[in-house]
Amino acid sequence: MAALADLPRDLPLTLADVAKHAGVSTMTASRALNRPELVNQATREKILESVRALGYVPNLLAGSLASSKSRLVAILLPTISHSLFAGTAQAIMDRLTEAGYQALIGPTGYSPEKEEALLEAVLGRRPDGIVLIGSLHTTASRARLAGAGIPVVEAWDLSDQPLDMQVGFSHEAVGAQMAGHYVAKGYRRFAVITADDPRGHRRCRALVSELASLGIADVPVQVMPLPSGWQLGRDGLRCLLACQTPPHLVICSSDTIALGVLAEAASLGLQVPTQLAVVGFGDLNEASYAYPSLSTVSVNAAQMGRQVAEALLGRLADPECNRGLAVDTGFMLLDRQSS
Amino acid sequence: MAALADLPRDLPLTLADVAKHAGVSTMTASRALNRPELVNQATREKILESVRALGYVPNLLAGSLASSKSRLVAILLPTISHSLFAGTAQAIMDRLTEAGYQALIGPTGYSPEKEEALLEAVLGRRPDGIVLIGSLHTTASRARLAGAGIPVVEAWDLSDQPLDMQVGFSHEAVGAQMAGHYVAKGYRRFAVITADDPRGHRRCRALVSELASLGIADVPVQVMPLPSGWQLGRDGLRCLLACQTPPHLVICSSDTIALGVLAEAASLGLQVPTQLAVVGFGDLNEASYAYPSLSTVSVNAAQMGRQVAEALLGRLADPECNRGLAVDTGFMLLDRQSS
DNA sequence: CTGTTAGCGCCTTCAG
DNA sequence: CTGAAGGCGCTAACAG
Repeated sequence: MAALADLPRDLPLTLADVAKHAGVSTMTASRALNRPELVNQATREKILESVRALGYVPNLLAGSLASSKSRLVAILLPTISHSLFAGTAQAIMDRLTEAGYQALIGPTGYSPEKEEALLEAVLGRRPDGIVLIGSLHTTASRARLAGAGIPVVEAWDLSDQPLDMQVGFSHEAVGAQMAGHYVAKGYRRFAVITADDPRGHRRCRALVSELASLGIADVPVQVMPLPSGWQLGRDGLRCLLACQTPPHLVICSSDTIALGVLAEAASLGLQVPTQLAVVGFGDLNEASYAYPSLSTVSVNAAQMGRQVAEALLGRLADPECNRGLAVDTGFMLLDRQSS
Repeated sequence: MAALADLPRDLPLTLADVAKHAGVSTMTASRALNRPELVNQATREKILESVRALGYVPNLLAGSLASSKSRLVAILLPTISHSLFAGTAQAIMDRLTEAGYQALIGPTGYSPEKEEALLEAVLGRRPDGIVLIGSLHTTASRARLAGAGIPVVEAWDLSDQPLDMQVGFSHEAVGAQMAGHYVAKGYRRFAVITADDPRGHRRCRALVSELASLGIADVPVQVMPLPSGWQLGRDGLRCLLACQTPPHLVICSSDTIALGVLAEAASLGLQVPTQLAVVGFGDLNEASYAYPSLSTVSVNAAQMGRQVAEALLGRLADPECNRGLAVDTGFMLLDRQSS
């Protein structure tokens, strides 16, 4: 490593420099780095020695261009500032890194136009595969992606018209099951606070319609603007309490919002969960789970990420693998006792 | 967009195909896409039309190789599953995307060996710039990075030996200020629960030593293993209560841990903050801030991210810009009243 | 096991 | 404003 610093690193080194230094052809040097088993042990070591001595760093752009394999996987998601998405993305990257891939992250935000531009830029890097967390908004984007001819995994959702592989769960099932569960526990006065997010809306719609079919109508729904944050919970609860007959159970589209509701309830002196029960939605390992008074719907973001990575790596290893794959990762309804 | 789907997308299109379709040379087509101002309006539109008609997606690998400009920025951070880092990374990416750059994310974890491998792989993509959140662990890595000759921003910290630009705050100052603040408020019986993370340790050390100089010695410190999570807070508090004279104030290295402490306190029936005060550390907009009983030290992750992006973009635009830049983003000590 | 020959797709440079 | 030539750094495909 001393050598590294000593050398004149002015002009970027190429494989040719390394080859010259080691007294072999560029091709042999290339093989020594990428398919060591094809090279004589002794020459290989000589080459690796030169690599170290010169501090050579292979130019992956050139390599990818020549081999049309980039060892790059793009991950498109609404935002990484959301523990659910971040947890999934982290797990995917961990596994991918392990397998020698790197992750190009594209935050799509919630704007379809940006999303299209982003997708095009990302596809321009010629990733070997792509992961969509939260699906794509426009059909143009989906067409573009389909045209790219690379493996795609859609995560965080289960759709009727998958692009390729999918790993997720049904947001409709979440909504419906919540309705049944809390009605069975005796609740009748529901209210919903949801962020203005497609999947949150779907859970909410399913919940409301299932409640209706159980005889509970006119459930107040507060839709809060993105980005999500605990403040939405505070504001949401205040609206709910101001404008309606107060609910006994508030269902939130995320744990973050639920925490805000808890905070507001506390400052209003409302006993949780006796006077007001609160339900969130989030990762199994997240904060929500820590607070006894919060009942929550949990998904295992990390596990989902691992399944996504496996699906993709499988396909990358074998073009026929995992065709039509659809994994339902499920979710859990957790009631916290006041233990 | 209908055209997109209709075409035989079998063989990947090249700029040459577009040029032929438009009846110009590849060079003109290239310019039409990258430096439109150098091309006659009419021909440019003809070319863009061909691009659309064929569904051409430029190969950025080839472009980057030829121009040695990748419009790629690498962001290395311990993990994105941590709202502080994620918030910063998100803000950086937002600004970068806006400016036409893309983000390659490298999760370094907490293993120096992985970090070195990751850095090498990342540098292989020839990013135009690199952001380090949480610095690099080994000197070999730092040497490699220095040798790469690209702009570097170190975030989340302020160091005596910066590689290049830095945007962050002093973890020592956080620790010292907490000591003064809470002693001034009358607390004497402190305890610390910290994740086993370098910056957490530094805050803790500064806190303990400042407390010592204020006459408070033997502060119990619980170091908890990574990865961080609310469970660490529960366990940590239990240990603290079991093994020592109970503290009046528990200082946690993160809000997540603090939430765990609050949960444990609640289930033990401890009144917060009267019987036990809890202090966290986290993002201004995060959950911690929502809960009235939690006092917290806050940093503004998003703002820091924006400053990082500006620093980098400035340098990218002008090689002489921001040399030696060191921005102290500061932090805030927030006491929540039980309002 | 190793070397040679040709590009990968684009952009720089220089000439029109 | 547009075009032709050459090369970015690497690797496939073949030959030895």
